[in-house]
Amino acid sequence: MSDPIRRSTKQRAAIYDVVQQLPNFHSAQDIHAELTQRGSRVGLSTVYRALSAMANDGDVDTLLRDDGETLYRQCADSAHHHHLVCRQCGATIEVDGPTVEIWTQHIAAQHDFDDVSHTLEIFGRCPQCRAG
Amino acid sequence: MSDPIRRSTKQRAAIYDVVQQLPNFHSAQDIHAELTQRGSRVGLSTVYRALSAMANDGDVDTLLRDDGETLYRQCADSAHHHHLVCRQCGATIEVDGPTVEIWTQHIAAQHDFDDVSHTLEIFGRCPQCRAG
DNA sequence: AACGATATTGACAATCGTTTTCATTTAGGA
DNA sequence: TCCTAAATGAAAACGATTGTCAATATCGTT
Repeated sequence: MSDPIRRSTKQRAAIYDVVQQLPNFHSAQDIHAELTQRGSRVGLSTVYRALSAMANDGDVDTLLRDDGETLYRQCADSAHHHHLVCRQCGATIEVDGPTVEIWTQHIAAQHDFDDVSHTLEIFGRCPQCRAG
Repeated sequence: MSDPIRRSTKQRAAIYDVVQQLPNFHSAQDIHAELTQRGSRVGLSTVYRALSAMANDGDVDTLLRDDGETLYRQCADSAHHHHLVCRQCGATIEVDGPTVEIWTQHIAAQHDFDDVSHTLEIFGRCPQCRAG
């Protein structure tokens, strides 16, 4: 539980910048490619390490895709929230569900579980993609 | 969309039996190991193929773990439902959430999304594990 | 019961995302 | 500046899953 010491490096700054600038969710490899594109030669391992550290610190938002790949995105507010994601174009809307939070707590309590967390993602097709 | 033709084989039967008999969620590799244990020499590829086919047909229930590994379990009722899973021992309770269903529909409609689905899992620590 | 088309199997290689290793570099306090 | 531990990166290791393809088994037909 002790705060891990973290030094600020050019690489981490570059990675952070890219994540902030990219819309929607992207894989570590995407981000690495974008970095390379921009001329920042950062190792892939470093990208993975930095992203998971940021996710750990709550500085970026993560989403586990159906095939198990982890996607990262800038985090508007670090509060707990969920996502409505377009299956086709990946557009993401952050949603907030007090109802669901209460419901999960209730279910857990009902079965005498503690230390409760949950994952919830909504997938669908956005109006743009339906029109297109 | 045409129904794939499916022949019944000893291997598939054996795999199905194991899944039916094992409690909670297990990985394809777990199931393969159990099969080997019992003397059924079934190829690992076959286990993977059979399980994803069964999942596709709605004959077994799947869960995507945090690290991306897919877990399978016998499916009590094929109706839509969610899970309350013990992080420690893996004990699983099937839960049903009309509230959540309605809420996700509502959120999707609000943002004009259609063809909506969602994933929801609750993780926690069960009373047994807390006591132990 | 034998036939034949094709679905299925299984050993193995290949893939792909991610993690580890470890020697080298770098940040940042003393 | 010096020093120590954190950070980096190239490459290898890893682990789950999928592809390959020749051999085999299923099942409707003869």
